[in-house]
Amino acid sequence: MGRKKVLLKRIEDKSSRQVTFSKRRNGLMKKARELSILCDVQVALIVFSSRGKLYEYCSGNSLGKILEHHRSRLKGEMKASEGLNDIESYHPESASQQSHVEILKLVQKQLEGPNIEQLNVTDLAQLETQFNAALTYTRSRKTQLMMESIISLHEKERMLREENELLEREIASMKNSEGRTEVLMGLSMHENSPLPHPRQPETLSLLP
Amino acid sequence: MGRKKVLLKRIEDKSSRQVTFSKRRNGLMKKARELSILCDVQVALIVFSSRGKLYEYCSGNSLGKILEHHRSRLKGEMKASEGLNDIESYHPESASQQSHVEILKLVQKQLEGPNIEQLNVTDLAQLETQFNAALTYTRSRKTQLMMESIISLHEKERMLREENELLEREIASMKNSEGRTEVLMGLSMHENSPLPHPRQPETLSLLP
DNA sequence: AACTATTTATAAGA
DNA sequence: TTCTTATAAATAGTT
Repeated sequence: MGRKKVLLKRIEDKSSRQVTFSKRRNGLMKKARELSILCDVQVALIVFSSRGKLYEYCSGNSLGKILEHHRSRLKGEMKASEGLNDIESYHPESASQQSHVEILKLVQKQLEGPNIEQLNVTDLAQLETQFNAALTYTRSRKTQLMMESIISLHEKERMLREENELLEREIASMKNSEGRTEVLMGLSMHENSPLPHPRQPETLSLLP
Repeated sequence: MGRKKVLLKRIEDKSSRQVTFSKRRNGLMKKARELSILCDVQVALIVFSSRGKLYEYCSGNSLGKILEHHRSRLKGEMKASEGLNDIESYHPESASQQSHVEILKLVQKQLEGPNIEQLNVTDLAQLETQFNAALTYTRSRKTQLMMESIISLHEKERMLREENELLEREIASMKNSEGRTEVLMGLSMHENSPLPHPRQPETLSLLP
């Protein structure tokens, strides 16, 4: 999209690399925002320049809400866990689950069939496709779950920090409103900063 | 960039929203990758569809880098932060790092060699093996890094909880050791439970 | 999933 | 950095 076609390779000239970085970074952020709004999805974008500067875009802070849905679904699973094999009932989004089950069935069927040693190339190709699909599904599902876990933990961290700050403020106020400020100081981890700490910037928040 | 100018607003028609999502998501991923390569920076992009499906792009090891920073900062918080940038010390397993570099070199060598169109089956099989090894390595590395991230966050959570409990105990003690327990109660979110809350069950305990 | 008319992004240049 | 402009790229609507 410019005077010349550009090939996908690190731009060696430092100056034009910097210019391109600035331009494309803005373009990417813009597009991330557009995707988020047009399609009503959550988008998080993080860019680390080589000199450590951080740029980030994060669509509405409702990633937590998505997490809530997930969590409540989990609770549902815990409570209503009866028929272990009634896979349908656990997942309203049965589309992907269904295909998972289908894959598992197919794989099992193949393995229970004629000895695998005796299959021809065509059969083996089919097998390969199935295994690969199963692998792909499993991996993406795993990634999703881990991501959700990370998001959840980030959120939990945020909440704990907030709670912590409130408690510290409370302590500070109690101390200020009395003469005996030395009471129980030994118990605090924050002897040198009874007021809310100058916190470190939020940990590279992948997420709000 | 299409037949008509589009206005920045949620696309109401479900079907075309889905189509646009698919197209623009791909475009965004592509641009994220281009930015990463052209400008030699780390880029992480996460997209959550409203139905919870996850799409991600992650250049190089940015998640890992984030984790390294995160972890060193954690240590700094708890103890007395010293060497922040001593990345070497964080990676005793330089063995796998080395093999990674070796794989990258091999792949690059292959791609720079005779046109890939002209390779025979034997050469292609060799290529396939190499690419597969690279893929396997990359995936396991990614998983490892995400695992470390989760573990680190769990650890951070634990520490925050401990800190929290100390603070709460301190408040309780202060209140008990004085007559004026009503002082500043309004500031606390925890009027009804000055002792550690019944916390929510561990979220998605993927990990111990 | 392909096709194209248009819009948008951006490489170079100033 | 910022603006301009020629051109490459993305994509909205269509088939």
